[in-house]
Amino acid sequence: MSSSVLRTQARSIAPGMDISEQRIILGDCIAELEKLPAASVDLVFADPPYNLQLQGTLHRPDQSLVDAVDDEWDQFASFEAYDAFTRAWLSAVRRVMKPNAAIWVIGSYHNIFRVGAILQDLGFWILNDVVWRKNNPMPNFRGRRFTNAHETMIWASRSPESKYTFNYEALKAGNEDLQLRSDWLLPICTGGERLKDKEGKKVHPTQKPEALIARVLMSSTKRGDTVLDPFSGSGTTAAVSKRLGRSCIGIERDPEYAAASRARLKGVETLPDEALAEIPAKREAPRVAFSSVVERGLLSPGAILVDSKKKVQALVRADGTIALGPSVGSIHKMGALAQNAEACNGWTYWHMETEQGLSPIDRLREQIRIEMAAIPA
Amino acid sequence: MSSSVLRTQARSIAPGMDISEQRIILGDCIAELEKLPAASVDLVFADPPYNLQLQGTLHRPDQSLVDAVDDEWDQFASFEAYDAFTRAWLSAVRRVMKPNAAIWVIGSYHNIFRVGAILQDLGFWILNDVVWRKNNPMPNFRGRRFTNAHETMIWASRSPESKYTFNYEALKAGNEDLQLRSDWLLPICTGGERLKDKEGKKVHPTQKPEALIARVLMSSTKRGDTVLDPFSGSGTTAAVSKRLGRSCIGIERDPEYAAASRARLKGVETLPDEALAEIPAKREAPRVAFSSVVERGLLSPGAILVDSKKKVQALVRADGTIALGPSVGSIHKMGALAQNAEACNGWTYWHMETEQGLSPIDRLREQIRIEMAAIPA
DNA sequence: TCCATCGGTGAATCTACCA
DNA sequence: CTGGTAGATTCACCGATGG
Repeated sequence: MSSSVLRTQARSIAPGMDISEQRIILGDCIAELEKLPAASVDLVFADPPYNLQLQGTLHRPDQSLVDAVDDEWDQFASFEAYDAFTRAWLSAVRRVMKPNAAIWVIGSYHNIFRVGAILQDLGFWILNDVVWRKNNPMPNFRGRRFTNAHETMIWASRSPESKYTFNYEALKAGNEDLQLRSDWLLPICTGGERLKDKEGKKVHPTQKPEALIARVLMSSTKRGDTVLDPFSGSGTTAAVSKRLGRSCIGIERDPEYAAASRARLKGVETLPDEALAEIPAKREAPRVAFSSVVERGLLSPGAILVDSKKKVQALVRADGTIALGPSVGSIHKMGALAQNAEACNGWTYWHMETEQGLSPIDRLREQIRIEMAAIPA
Repeated sequence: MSSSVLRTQARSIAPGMDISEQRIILGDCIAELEKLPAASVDLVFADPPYNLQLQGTLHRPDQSLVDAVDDEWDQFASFEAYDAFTRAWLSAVRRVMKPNAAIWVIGSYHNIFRVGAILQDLGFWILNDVVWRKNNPMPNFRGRRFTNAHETMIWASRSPESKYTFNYEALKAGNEDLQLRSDWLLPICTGGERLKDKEGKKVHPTQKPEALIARVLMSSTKRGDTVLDPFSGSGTTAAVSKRLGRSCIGIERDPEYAAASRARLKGVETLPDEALAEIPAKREAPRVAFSSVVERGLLSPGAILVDSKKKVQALVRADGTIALGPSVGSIHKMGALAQNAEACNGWTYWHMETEQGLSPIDRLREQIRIEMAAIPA
């Protein structure tokens, strides 16, 4: 089965037919991953353990200088163990990722450098590192370091060739029409969102805010995609997936966390269609050949095209090419030639005279696309 | 020789006896490091090649060509080759570090994970990862990723037992009496600060802003400390070291960069004693000031602040505190002191002389706030 | 003199599809 | 696989120019 078929299947969700499904699997992450079919998930979000054992082993009171040098074996052994664990789960995850899938991993300086290096070693392709800046971080108690006010997320595709999902236009539209940056400012998870048990104690020590996961999913999944969280914890990824109409497989080895997650999921409603509809990206719109503009009579052979300043003229020909002086070629090539540029989008460069003044020929393409959309495939 | 002796020697700088010295060594970093005495430097700042792995050319939407970092020194055959290079220079650097020394390494997602993991493997102890957020990064021209708006710095001590330098009190006093966070917002190096050759071309493709290095040195060195930069480049570390009364050894293998650095150093003046004197590191000590205004150059260290009636004068210092006669502290505390009041808003109390007359320093804060507000969260 | 406009540029792993 | 072509894509700041 080719990747394009997988992609098409996953993305063909008709509005009003929300078939998204979320489940929490109780078990060891690597063992459970091996039971899942290969190439079956669109996105992975992973919040792996920071290896507290490592910190315990390495953190000791100040010692004399002479002793300081020869503790390297312990350190090496502990880091080795963490690396082996990281390689194991990342390899297992990679198997179940579709060719065009991507992964997000979150961590702190204790573990993220090892995770990042191993991601690269395994063939993942880093797309961005994204910094989660916390509005309200825990202060540094002893005044010996900077307030640890951020965590790092690595966003990587399965391979350098992956055609990963990135909802650029939607993100930009929701951000004052500015590109989203690699530093995100969000509050930590507190208050009513934080899961508590009957005694009011927090259920999970590192519950992530839903806003963080929501931005991850909105940026790099389509509706109906399948999300995998191999360290599901309190179930935030599954909960946000359900709300946003994404399917989710969460794996969690702690029965209490798994139970809390399932209870949590019952209280989550999927947002209505209108709230989930994706804005169409220009680059995903169906292609229109300039010749079809001529064929449909929206422009007649012999018509004159001009640039926006009316300094350059070109002649429309019957075969869908245009003539710029002695040169003949596509609207793009002739636009590039007119500007002495390497490339040009002819649809926006060339204009035609109308009663309302100069109008880019892209208007004609939009007209054809509207007509095409009205015809059932 | 014990670490305390080393420490005392390095730190016993009498005011008025500035013996700081900066030199640029022309040569290969590892070969030159081997010539330096062991355990001789207090801080390392390293800006190693990032191993960008760029493919083709990139144009902006207006068809202009992006001047990419495709220099020979950034080319590595593989991750393995980059790792071997990283291990080699970090090991050589570690030998010349004093037992209590620390290191800063800056990088991007291309290399920083490998650097961080190798730092840990070699026995360094990570203290923080600090994010340099750029308020004016290059956008993502193709709309395929998040704007790469930050770089990552790792701050690590030579070993877990190192008694590293951290000027907590001064930093806090210079930051509105708040602990300094792990995310720093600073502009990239442009304008007059950027070194240009006779044709107006940039001398170095990746020159770092002085404000960034200044914050690094103000946070983790004492006056008179020796700073090492094994990839000295355009000499920013040496220049800032000189300005702040720190000694510096810069190693650079490119003769043109080395020559430009030496010329640059000649134009740098060490700040006067009053601006560099350290406040006592006691919790009861008067704290104060507004370091980002100073870092951004909106006020220079040594500048004079006055109250609205010009009856009181204070001196701006490099670490963002101010001096009022014999007292040193934050703008708020010194304002209260000047008025014999319990509390004071230093931003409105203190003024500066401008061509338009007296102006409260709050104007400068407003200026910075406008810049910050322009950045989407 | 001041303001508006315009051109230049910065550590960048920056396309998709068909023949 | 390679090669050719359609066609999509930018933000903040600095300095020069011009009215």
